[in-house]
Amino acid sequence: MPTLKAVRGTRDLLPPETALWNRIETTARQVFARYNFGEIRTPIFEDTSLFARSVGEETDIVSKEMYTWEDRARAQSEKPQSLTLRPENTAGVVRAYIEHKLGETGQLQKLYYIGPQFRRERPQKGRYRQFWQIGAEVIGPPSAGSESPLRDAEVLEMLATLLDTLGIAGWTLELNSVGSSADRERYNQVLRAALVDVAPKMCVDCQRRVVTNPLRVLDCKVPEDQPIIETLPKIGDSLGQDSKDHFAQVTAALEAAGVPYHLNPRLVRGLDYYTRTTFEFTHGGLGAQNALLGGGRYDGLSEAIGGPKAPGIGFAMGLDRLVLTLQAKEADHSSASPQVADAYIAPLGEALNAPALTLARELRRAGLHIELGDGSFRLKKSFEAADKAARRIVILGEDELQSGILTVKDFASGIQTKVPCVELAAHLAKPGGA
RNA sequence: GCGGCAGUAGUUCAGUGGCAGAACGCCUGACUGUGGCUCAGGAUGUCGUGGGUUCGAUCCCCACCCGCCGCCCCA
Repeated sequence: MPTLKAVRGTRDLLPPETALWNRIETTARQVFARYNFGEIRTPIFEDTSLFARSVGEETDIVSKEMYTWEDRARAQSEKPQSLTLRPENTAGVVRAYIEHKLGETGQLQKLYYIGPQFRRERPQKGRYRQFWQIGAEVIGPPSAGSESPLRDAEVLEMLATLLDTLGIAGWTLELNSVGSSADRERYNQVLRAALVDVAPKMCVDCQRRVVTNPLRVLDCKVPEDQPIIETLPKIGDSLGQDSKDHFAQVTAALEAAGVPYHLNPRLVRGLDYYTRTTFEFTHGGLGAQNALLGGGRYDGLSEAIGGPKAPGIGFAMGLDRLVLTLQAKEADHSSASPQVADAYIAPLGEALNAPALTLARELRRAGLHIELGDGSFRLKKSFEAADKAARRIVILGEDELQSGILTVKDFASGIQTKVPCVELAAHLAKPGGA
């Protein structure tokens, strides 16, 4: 039997790397709390139709990237249910919002999530089939202010603060408005009409996009096509007055708060539910996967899946990509240092194993990080093991057991001291070097 | 899904159609209750998997798997 390995596009996260993951998650939770967001946890799989109706039947995500299967029918008379591993989390959050009638509270719901998502794409660095997203949604009835441009600006300001707090330097906020669904429909027609004449002069990918998804032409990176793209109508010109005013208030609030942004009229996003404000935070050094996070408004999403009017705005950040960015930054001063315990307890002889466990129990209950050795080790081996795992070694031999006075050696200073058992916890709680 | 590059020890990587290598790391001892430094010795392994060519394949060929780069798309 061939050895089993993690399936394509999935991976194990091991210590010490997981410490960085935890740091990022903890920071995110702290920042979200300051903005009064609460955590929501939705199921990892949902009814397939939830994603078809929200993300969009024609999107790449739904049409070719989902892990979908038929759940066994419970009875002969029942039809099997089509289930799907979530490819994103906004749909699940909005489904929960509707299901639990959160709109009936009359309050704005501010919810964040952290969890794995699944898309069957070709793996690459920064792109996995099981990947992690940290996201948040602000959603509620219009009477709660859910459509206010202030909410958009607040979310963007929060993201800028979160990235800064994490220590991610050099991010760029790409901002655009794709208008209401009516605006977008109008623009699609205008764009299609304009492309009829110029498309034959463009790259083969663009010629295909003209048919499949004209908005995507704007995203083309082929240098020869750029002059042509410049001549195409801008989505901003197709926006209704309401959309224009809304967007103007978002940018005005960002400027007032001092959040730098870059207007990008070509920013188009691949999920059908986005309306009006859309954005990405990008970062160089991620290669082709340069988007750290993306998001936008989804004013019609709730209705699309059978709920009440509940405009909202949200984002999803790629946790895997945050980790990559921070690892690249911290590469020179080895962020991957293994964790180091306060002390290593070295029992001398197997008869000391049980007393050593008791001592470790007391110290751990006092809040210390303790590594417990083994009495079968020779002292030299205990020292070697201790030096790798801890800042100090506590020697527990027959002498120490009889006298109740333990031998403690600090590795950084090389100083060895005798410490009475009752004072040991306090002694070890002090920083190293003494 | 398409195009390209790669896969050898725990890790980073050399290498060759004829016995599988280095560095670091690991283990043992010198040193029986004192680590790091030093010295002596030792083990690293299905050479990604399966076929083919060949007297003989880790090396050449094919397929597959996995990773990486670009495209597509996205976080």
